[in-house]
Amino acid sequence: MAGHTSSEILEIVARNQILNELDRHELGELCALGQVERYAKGGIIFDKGDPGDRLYAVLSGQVGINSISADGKELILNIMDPSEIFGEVAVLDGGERTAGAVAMQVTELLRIRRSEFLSFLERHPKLAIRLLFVLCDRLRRATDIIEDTVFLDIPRRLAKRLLSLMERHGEPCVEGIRITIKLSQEDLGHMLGATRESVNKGIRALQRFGAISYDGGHLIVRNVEQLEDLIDQ
Amino acid sequence: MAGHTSSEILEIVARNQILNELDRHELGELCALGQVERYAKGGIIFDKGDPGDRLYAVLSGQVGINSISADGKELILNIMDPSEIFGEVAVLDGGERTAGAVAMQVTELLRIRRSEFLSFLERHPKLAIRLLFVLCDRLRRATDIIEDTVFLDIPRRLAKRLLSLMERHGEPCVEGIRITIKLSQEDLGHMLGATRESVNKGIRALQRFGAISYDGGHLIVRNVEQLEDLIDQ
DNA sequence: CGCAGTCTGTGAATTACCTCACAGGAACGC
DNA sequence: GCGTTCCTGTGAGGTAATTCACAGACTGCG
Repeated sequence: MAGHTSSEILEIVARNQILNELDRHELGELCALGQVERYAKGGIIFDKGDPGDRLYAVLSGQVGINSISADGKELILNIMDPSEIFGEVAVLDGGERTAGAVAMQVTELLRIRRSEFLSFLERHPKLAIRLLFVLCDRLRRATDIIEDTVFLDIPRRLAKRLLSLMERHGEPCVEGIRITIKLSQEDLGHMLGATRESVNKGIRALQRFGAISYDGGHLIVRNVEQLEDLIDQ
Repeated sequence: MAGHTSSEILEIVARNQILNELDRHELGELCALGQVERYAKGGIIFDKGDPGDRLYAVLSGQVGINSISADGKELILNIMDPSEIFGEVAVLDGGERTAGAVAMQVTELLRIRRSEFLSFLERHPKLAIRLLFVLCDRLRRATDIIEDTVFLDIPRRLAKRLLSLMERHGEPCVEGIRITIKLSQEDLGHMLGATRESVNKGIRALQRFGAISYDGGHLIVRNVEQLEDLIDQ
């Protein structure tokens, strides 16, 4: 997947459930403001604390939104898929980046300059309403994460995360539902605020119960109800 | 503080740093859409999961935004002061309340019906832009909370929270800066995702260092630098 | 192929925090 | 005034999760 024509870009961005209610012509205009950029796996798109001078949309690949602690521990806050936008908070309020962004695979992004985006936003008030939805969605996720980390122990947090990964990145297969993105147990730990070892023990327990299984680097959810039962009680 | 005249209401709401750039006439019009409602200390404004049929602004008192776990533990996510709005997420995206809201003192609120607010919002696109700022602010706070609970131990989390309480609710006094809102150690625990006992031990340690002191129910920060030093290393 | 690097699996020791239990002080009502 | 209730203070014991240490499996890559 090398370059994209402008109509391909429009096609990808329009797949976004929240933006796709925008006028197609306006959306095309917005995409035309941006440039396509390519990142290798592991490439840093921006760091927490940077000035937020660009808004991004994922065209292909996957982007991890993360934060690094003072003593070097990583926390993965979110994973952004094709058609999703990210980096909107700093672009909108003019502050620093609240988190970092890293390409988790070879990734292509559409990036739009803050100044150009903001002037487009002023000319198209409807877009502001759509962005409110995006931010509400982010806020709901963030609140969920807070609740989970405060209230739930690691096995439960793991089970819950597997279910939500399944919903966003699952594809049916013979044994159950396969999670298409490849995550090491360390990555999972970084998503849960837990160590690799703890995640390993949780996964092994779920395997013994028959709730999940492993296919190479890919997790397969075999029994959704079992996972749900574990979470509450 | 019994009833408010409409100009008093406007005065309070206009104090909001984010909304005050709105046209004064428009803001008055918006306030006129609402009704004033009074809550006793401990009164429940809405619960997590309720339909989000109203937007609120605080006129006087204080509102705790909270969440209750399956086994009855409370988590206080935020404290809303006069001139601030809350309940906007569910009103904007039409979903359930992401958290509950409780009056922490005798409190007066201005409440606006979702339908009326949304139609006002469509007529006044500038308001949408202002709301984007509100949501960005919420998201920054939420991200900070996630990072703190994952990365920091309880003494550090406590120190950080005391500093942020100081910024939002501090007034200078003889010994240092007094936190004006009265919080029990249990409340503080609920804000940190920790038990009362752990908070107590943390507070006592900070007292011994001379970083803070107690004045009745009110905490006083005596040495900001000491608290900051504790947080990073 | 074989060797390096990454990922998984697992136990022992340590630790931070929670639970429980109890005691004293302050605040409030009547 | 005195009892009730809420808040603070503190220690002993239990536990979930971390740290550390090591071993085996798998994945390229020269």
